[in-house]
This record gives sequence, structure tokens and C-alpha cells, in this order.
Amino acid sequence: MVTLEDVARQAGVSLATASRVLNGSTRQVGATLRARVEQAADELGYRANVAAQTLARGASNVIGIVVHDLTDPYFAALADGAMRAAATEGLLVMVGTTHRDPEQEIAYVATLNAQRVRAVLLVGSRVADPDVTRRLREELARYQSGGGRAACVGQDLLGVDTVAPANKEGAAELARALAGLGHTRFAVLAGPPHLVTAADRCAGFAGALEEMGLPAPQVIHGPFDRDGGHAAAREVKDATCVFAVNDVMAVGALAAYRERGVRVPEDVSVAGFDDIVTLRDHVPALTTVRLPLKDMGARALELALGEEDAVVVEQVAGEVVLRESVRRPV
Amino acid sequence: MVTLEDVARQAGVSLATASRVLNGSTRQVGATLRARVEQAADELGYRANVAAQTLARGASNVIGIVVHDLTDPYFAALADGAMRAAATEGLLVMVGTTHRDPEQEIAYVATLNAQRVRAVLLVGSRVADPDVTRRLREELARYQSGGGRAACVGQDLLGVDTVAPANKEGAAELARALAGLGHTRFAVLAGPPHLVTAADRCAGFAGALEEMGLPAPQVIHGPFDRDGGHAAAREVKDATCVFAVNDVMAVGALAAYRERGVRVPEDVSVAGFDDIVTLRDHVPALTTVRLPLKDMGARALELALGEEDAVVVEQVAGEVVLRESVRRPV
DNA sequence: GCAGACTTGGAAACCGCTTTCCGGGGAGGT
DNA sequence: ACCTCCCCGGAAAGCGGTTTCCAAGTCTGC
Repeated sequence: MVTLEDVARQAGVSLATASRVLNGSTRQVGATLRARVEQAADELGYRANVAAQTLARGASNVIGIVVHDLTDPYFAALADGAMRAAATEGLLVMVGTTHRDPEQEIAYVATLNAQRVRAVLLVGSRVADPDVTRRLREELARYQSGGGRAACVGQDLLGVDTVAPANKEGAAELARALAGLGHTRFAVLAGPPHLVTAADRCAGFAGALEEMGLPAPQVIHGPFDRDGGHAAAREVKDATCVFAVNDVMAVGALAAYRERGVRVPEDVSVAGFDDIVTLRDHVPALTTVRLPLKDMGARALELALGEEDAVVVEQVAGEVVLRESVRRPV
Repeated sequence: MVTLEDVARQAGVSLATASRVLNGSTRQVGATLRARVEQAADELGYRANVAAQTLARGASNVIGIVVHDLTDPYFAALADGAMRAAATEGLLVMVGTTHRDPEQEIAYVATLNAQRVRAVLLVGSRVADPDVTRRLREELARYQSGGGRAACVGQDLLGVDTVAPANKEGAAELARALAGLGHTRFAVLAGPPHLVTAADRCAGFAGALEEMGLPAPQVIHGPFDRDGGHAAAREVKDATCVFAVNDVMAVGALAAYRERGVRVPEDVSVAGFDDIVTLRDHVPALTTVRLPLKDMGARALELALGEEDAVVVEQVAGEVVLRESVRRPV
């Protein structure tokens, strides 16, 4: 491997000069030497050793993003937004996937801390487990006490900058829209009870129904993914409208209905949450609550990198999008 | 930030001993001192500085993956496969997205080289541009000459270990299957001409038709994404069967037909390529060629990490999956 | 033509950790 | 008892850069 020293020797200058020429410094270097160094570096194919730079400078140019599952388009969109923002700042990205294991999430924060990354982004719903939350907070605090920056997309549970989708409000608005169509008997495919995002959406939906004086929905728990929606849909008793707490579950539910010959929206209405782009061509088109996922990812990075001392929590509103998967009940 | 030295001092041992206890070494440390060091590290909340370790050890534990677009489920699946494999090896992953800019790809290889990552994975179709290919090869060679390992998913153009989907053969087999249904007039939504993956699939398909003595398909070029498929579908003249060179384009085409009131498969058959999982609930279900994307990603990492000196190219066969988006022509 | 302010190049300390090389002490063999 | 041999702890030399501190010019203004 070619080192700076090799370059300096070849150019006949000192290490200091070579460093100043090649790896950005406030100090100027004369044109002659500068040219000599650049030529030498080019001839030798020099590539700076970032580990050494990080060590010497005490700061790296990489950020870490922790998501649950990259193949879930929800996380992919969020991660993509954050990565684009990172790229414009000249930052590299390390991505970790937890596959929904909170322990993994904690472990990743420790690892990213060891990497001395500039910032870490925790993307995805928190779980309602005080012990896990406490340990994650501890690990984050340790990271931050060493100068690390952190932000989170999801719930404001960690004491760090947060981009928080308005899950409750979005779900409530959706409930009002669906009730407005004339539905009165609802079911909620609610996902796992301990997932805060799922719980919030379910609660927001049910709360709005209650406010409107409508009967409480049938709540069916299950996994937060396509198969979870598929399975849960089969347990729906006699609702005219089914709300799945995210789009992929809704798609699973639609598949389940299709298999059973139940027509959507003629026989039952189905709505989701998130407005996943990949699903926009689904038939029937999914009624949902749109979240600006890419922007949220980018915003989270901004917050993490921001100089603010105060912890800022940014609510992001969702927008109800009515599409053909719902209609007024017959 | 707590350093090893702090820990060593607190435990009353030397730096060497603390290092041996905390950061894996072949050498043993006595139980007493070991316990003292561990306690000190725990009390102080020590986290090793990976940059320093990387520098001292001369080897890092991160790998780099370069993909075109994480929000494309094709790349997400590939990346996920590679990341899972990396996790089992205890490796961290840096992900870079090029958004289909070949220059970005080259730049990423340089950057990952600077990071001295253990291996880099180039995921995605090569472009048929000799200049770009040459420069990418140069950058890769430079990286490898410094001990770096590399592998690629796509075409064998870079002189590195490669996992190569059998695009031509898969498309040919698909063509034979569709012809077997009785179709004779085909169109190919062929993607960009310079994208090798797209070109191979198109060529494989057309080649098989020719072998069977069928008329050449109408070939329509355009972007490699959903909107590209959507736009291209509108230019199809009078085919009974349309082959989109990937699934997301096929979905775009299906959407275009739906908008125009053309029924699939009654009026026209549509097939794609890749068998993207996220689309499995699409209506009508998409006929396609299944590629084991996750396995391919994992395999690419294995190849990169493998000790073999010889460059190995592994063909991965696709499997034709007939679903309801095609049927015999009327 | 000279004092003083600016530039510019280089020597060397340092970033935090790994690992080689030594040395001291205990165990085992005779 | 004596001598190896082995085990384990510590000192110190890097790993490849960055940056501070000096010293030697180079320019200015008078």
C-alpha cells in the first residue's frame, strides 16, 4: 500500500508538505511543490488511509444508520433520504439492519460509537420495553458524551433529536375520513402491541371512532409485515372497513381477501398507512396516509448534524389519501 | 472520550495487558488482572477506537457495498443478502448508492479503498462504456493491489469474482415458455441500450424467438424503472405478448395498460424478470424469471472474502415462473 | 538598505491501539 | 536443590496520518 511517506519521498518534500497538499489544510503550499506532490501521488496511485486520518483528526466522515429491514420499502425510503442528504455533505454511510431485534440496535450503537462515526440515525419504531429503552438510552448517552450526534425517526423516547410522524393524528384523520364515507363497523389489523408506532396508529384510529360516537373497532394483533396482515385479515369478524396499521400489512390483507373471493372495496374497504411508493400500482389502489419518508430521513440527518444543543422533536403530519380500496358501504 | 490508557491506569495495569483483555488477543491474561481490567472498562464505559485498531492492525472489519438505488427492491434484496452474510462474519457494512451514475461508482471504490475496507461489492448492471469500464477496473486494481478484495454482482466485465445471473438464458427460456403458449408477436420493453443487463435479457429473448423461427420482437428502449416501463408500453404496436426486462418495468407497463382499459392477460400478456418479492401480491400476478437475489448477494460476499486467487465467475440460473399475467392468445 | 510582518517548508509530537521483545517467577523434571 | 521451560506482565516501537512549533525566506514600508 502506498503511504504518504512514499509520496513525500518521491516528490522530495516533507511529510507535512505532502499532507497539506493532498488532504486539505488551511495552509498554503507553493505551486512548484504542490505540483510535484500531486504528480507523485498520481504516479504512485496514493489513497489516503482514512483510519489514520480519523485517528489523527479525531473525527471521521462517516455516519451510521440503523434500520430494521432494508427490504421493507418503508425503511428503504427513509434510508435513501438520509443517504442522499449524507452524500451532499460528503459523508459516507454505514448501514446496520437489526431485523427488529432491539438488542441488535443497542449493539449497533456501541459498534458505531467504536467507529467514532459523526452521527447515528436510529430509524424505526421504538418498542415499549422500559428495560430495552433504558439500555439504548445509556448506550446513546455514552456515545454522545464522547461528542457523537444522534437522531431518531420514530418516537421521542430516547432524548435525542427526533423526527416523529404524527401517527395518532394521521390515523385519527383517516378514521374520520372513512367514517365520513359511512362506515361504522371497523377492524384494525394492529400489529404487535409493543411496537409503539403500531400502537399509536391503532390508538389514534380507535380514539377518533370513539370521539365520533362509533363502536370500538375489532383489534387484531399480529406481525407488522405482509404475512401479519394476511393472517390478521382472516380473523376479521364483521367489519365493513379494515385499517391495517401499515401499507405492507394492508397488501397482505388484500391478498387474503382476494384468495377468499371477498371483493375490495365492494364487500369490504381496506386502508393502510405510509403510502409506500413501490405499491402505488397495486390493484385496488390503496387508501392510506402519506408520509414524506425521504424527507423525513433527510431531515433526521440534518437534525443530527445540527449544532443545536436543545433536543428538537419535529412532528411530521401525514396526509390522508383516499383511493379505490375504500368506498361507502352498501 | 475514554481511552485504553484510562482503563489501564484505573485498573493499575499496562496498556498491553488492557489491550489483551479487551480487544481479543492470542495471549492469555491472568484471572485477577483480567477481572480488574474488565471492571475498569465497564465503570469507565470504554469503547475501543476502531480507527486506531484498524491502523494498528492494518485491517478493518468493514466491507463496502455499492448499489445503484436502495429503494429499488432488486438492490434492496441483493444488499440485504450481502448484509446478512456480513453480519454472520462479524463485519460492518458501508453502503453507497450511485443512483446509476458510473462516475459515482468509481468514486466510491476510491473512497472505500481509502477506508481500507476488507472487501467491496459492486452490485448492479455494468454499462457498455469502455472508458468507464476501464477506469473502474483501474480503480479496482489499485484497491486490490493494496490487498483489497472485490466481487461483483452482474456481468463479468471487471476481472473480479462475479455472481452473474444468467440473463440471456433466463430470457430465452421465458421466450420459449411464452411461445409455447402460442404467442408469436412479441414486444420487448428493453430498457437502456447501454445497460448490459437489459441488453442481455433483450438479446436472449430475441435470440430464442429467432431460433424458434418466430418474427423478431418490437424492441422499445427507455429507462430501466417503473416509469420507463409505463412509457414504453404505450409504444407497443401489435404484440400479443410483452416482455419487460425487469419486474418494476413490467409493473409500469401493467399500470399503463390498466389506464388505457387494455386487459391483462385477456388482451395482452405481460412478463417481467427478477421476481421481486414486494410485488408478489400484484394483480394480475406477474409472470417472471425468478432470481435468488438474497443468495446472490450473500454469495458475492463469500466470493469476495474467499481466499481463492483465481477469478471465479458464478452463473446463477433463473427460473421461469408462469403466473396469471400471461395466457395463450385468443 | 533594514526592521518587522508574512509566507512557506520541515522536524517532531501526538492520535489510540497492537504486538514484538524482554524479563521475572513458578512449575516440573532429575 | 538446580536448571529448563513456560506463562504472563510491561516497555516500547510502530501503524499513517495531522498539526504545532520553528526557522528561513520573502515582502513591505520608510
